This record gives sequence, structure tokens and C-alpha cells, in this order.
Amino acid sequence: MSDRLDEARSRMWRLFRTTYVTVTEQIEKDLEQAGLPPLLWYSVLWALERAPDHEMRLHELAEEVFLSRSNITRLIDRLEAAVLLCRKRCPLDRRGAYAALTNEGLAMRQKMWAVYSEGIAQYFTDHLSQDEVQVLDAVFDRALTTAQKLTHQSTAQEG
Amino acid sequence: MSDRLDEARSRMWRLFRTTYVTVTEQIEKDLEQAGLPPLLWYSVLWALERAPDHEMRLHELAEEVFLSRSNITRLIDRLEAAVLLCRKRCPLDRRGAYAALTNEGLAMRQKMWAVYSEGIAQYFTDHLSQDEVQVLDAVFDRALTTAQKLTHQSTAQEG
DNA sequence: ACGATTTGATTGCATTAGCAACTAATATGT
DNA sequence: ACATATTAGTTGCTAATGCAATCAAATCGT
Repeated sequence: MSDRLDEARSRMWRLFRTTYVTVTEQIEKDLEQAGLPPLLWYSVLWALERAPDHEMRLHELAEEVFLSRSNITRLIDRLEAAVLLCRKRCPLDRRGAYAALTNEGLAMRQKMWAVYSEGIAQYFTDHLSQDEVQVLDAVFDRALTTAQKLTHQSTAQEG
Repeated sequence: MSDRLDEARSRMWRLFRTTYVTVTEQIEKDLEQAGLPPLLWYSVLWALERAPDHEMRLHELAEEVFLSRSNITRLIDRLEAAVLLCRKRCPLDRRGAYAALTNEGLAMRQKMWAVYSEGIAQYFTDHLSQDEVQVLDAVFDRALTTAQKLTHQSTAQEG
């Protein structure tokens, strides 16, 4: 199995990982310093903003932001308490609930994006050529597609 | 500020982030399924294995694995309880402590690497050409260097 | 040399995370 | 149609995280 992963690839993986953590951590600090909520909140707000009618079912959100069910409940609690979204009953499935973006949530996402995008640029993408961006895009797109295929495959086998 | 980050770059960032989370999460699951500890433990063991005499000061480790001081204390507690490392007094600085890798820790890292490397390959690097690996390596290396420079700069200003 | 500051590690406390158990509602299989 | 299984969401419990406070030891300034 160590044959599959040559020196260059494992080195690259290490850099990948470190870059992710470093950049993300720095952005989190910038957000906090600006008195804004963490990146996770941004992910939720952004997912809702893209969704039709600015609302999503909780389990869809959980999948979108890679969180467990129980955790999404509590996260939505906090966002609701901050009036960035509100819960709505689902008429078609009376078990279910929607999380719906509020105007405050919309405004908050924009405020966060100012800091967030600045961080992405400053700590990462400013130093990339157009060609490099292209390569990274292609690579991640491919990796994601296959990784997700494998993931669903294995979960299907389990159940 | 949105000028600095064009469509291609922000899309690429989103893919970068999602790829990292997806691949990492899948590897964590594989480790757990194999009855092995999480990736964080691996990072510690691997850092120690590379270090001279297989031992490092706690604060060095904290920096290496991006954890707060208090957290590294508790993490080392757990690893010590699992006999994968042991604390050693530092003769030069009597405040300080070393974490020193044990034989069990060495063996554990190797066992984990079998699963870990398999995951890296399967979910990510198998689908990359040599050229792509080269580009990613260069890009991350550059990003890391500048991000770390900026980070230390800002913390220096603060203090 | 000695008081003031900084640094290394640990502990207390509050927040956040995941797993498992639970409730309610829907889907399925005969 | 009715018992069974699945799915959606919430809640209880435990583990893990970060910040602030603490304690001990080293360093700095004079």
C-alpha cells in the first residue's frame, strides 16, 4: 500500500492539509477579531441564500455543511436565537422543519463575506496564476466526484 | 474587496474546502472502522517520529498540530494513557516536559499509516497526474510560506 | 543580585461536537 | 389495512476544544 503513494504525493498531501488548516484558522481569527460569527455559520447562511426561497430542510443543511443531525439541530438553535434564520413547519412532511433565512441573516452573510473573501485572497488565491487556479479547480472537482462516489458506495454496502 | 476574488478563484476555494473536508472525514471513518485512533493522534505520533530522539517539547507539538496549549496537555494525557508516548522531565528547563514516543507509539503510527495512506491515495492522489501533483505542491508551498509570514506578522503587531 | 516580566505547562469553566436513545410521522410489504 | 421498518428531528450523555486563570521556572532590566 505504500507503493500507491510516492514521496511527491505524500509530501503534497501534507502541504495540502497544512495549507487548509493554516488558512482556515487565520480566517477564523480575522472573523472573530471583526466581531463576526465563525465560518460554520457562514456555510449555513450561504447554503440558505442559494437555496430556492432561501430555505432548506434541516437534513439537507446537515449534509451540506458536513454536520451530524444532532449537531445541526443545535446549530440552527443558535442561528435562530441570533435571528439569522427561523424555523418553519413543513406542510408536506409534518415531521420535518425548514430553516429559512431572515433579512438579518442575509445581511450578516454579506458582512462576513467581506472579511472572508479578503482572507481567501490574501492568504491563498492572490499568489496563484490563472493557470494554477484552473489546474486546482480541475483536480478538486475530479477528487470530489470520485471521493463522493466511493463514499456513497461504502455506505450503501454497510446498510 | 470582491474585486480581489474573481469567480474562478472563489469557486476553486469552495472546491478546495469541500475536498479537504470530504477526504479527511472519509479517512477518519476508515480509521475508526479499523479500530484505530483519529488523525490527530497520527499527527502527534508522526511529528515525534521525525523529531530528534523521538521526543519533542509540548509547546513545539502544539504548534506542529495546530492545537492550543491547554488542549495539547489533555491530548498528551490521552496518548500517554494509551502508552503511545510518555512524558519526560526536561533537565534544561524544569518548567518544561518532553513527550517521547514509545515502541507502542511507533508501531501504532505504522498501523495507522497503512489505513491513512490508502485513504489519501484512494480518495485523492490516485486521480492526479505527475504534473498536477507538481503544480499542487508548488502552490501549497507558496501559499503556506506567505500565509505563515502574514500570520506571524499580525501576531507580532498584536503583542 | 533582585524585582518585574515572560514563558511552559496545567486546571477550571463554558461551548461545541458526536453517539445513542427517543418521539413522531412516513413509507413499505404482505 | 396494519404491523414493520425508515426517516426527520430533538434530547441526554460524554468527549473534546478554547479562553482565562494559575503556578512554577526562566529571562530581562537595572
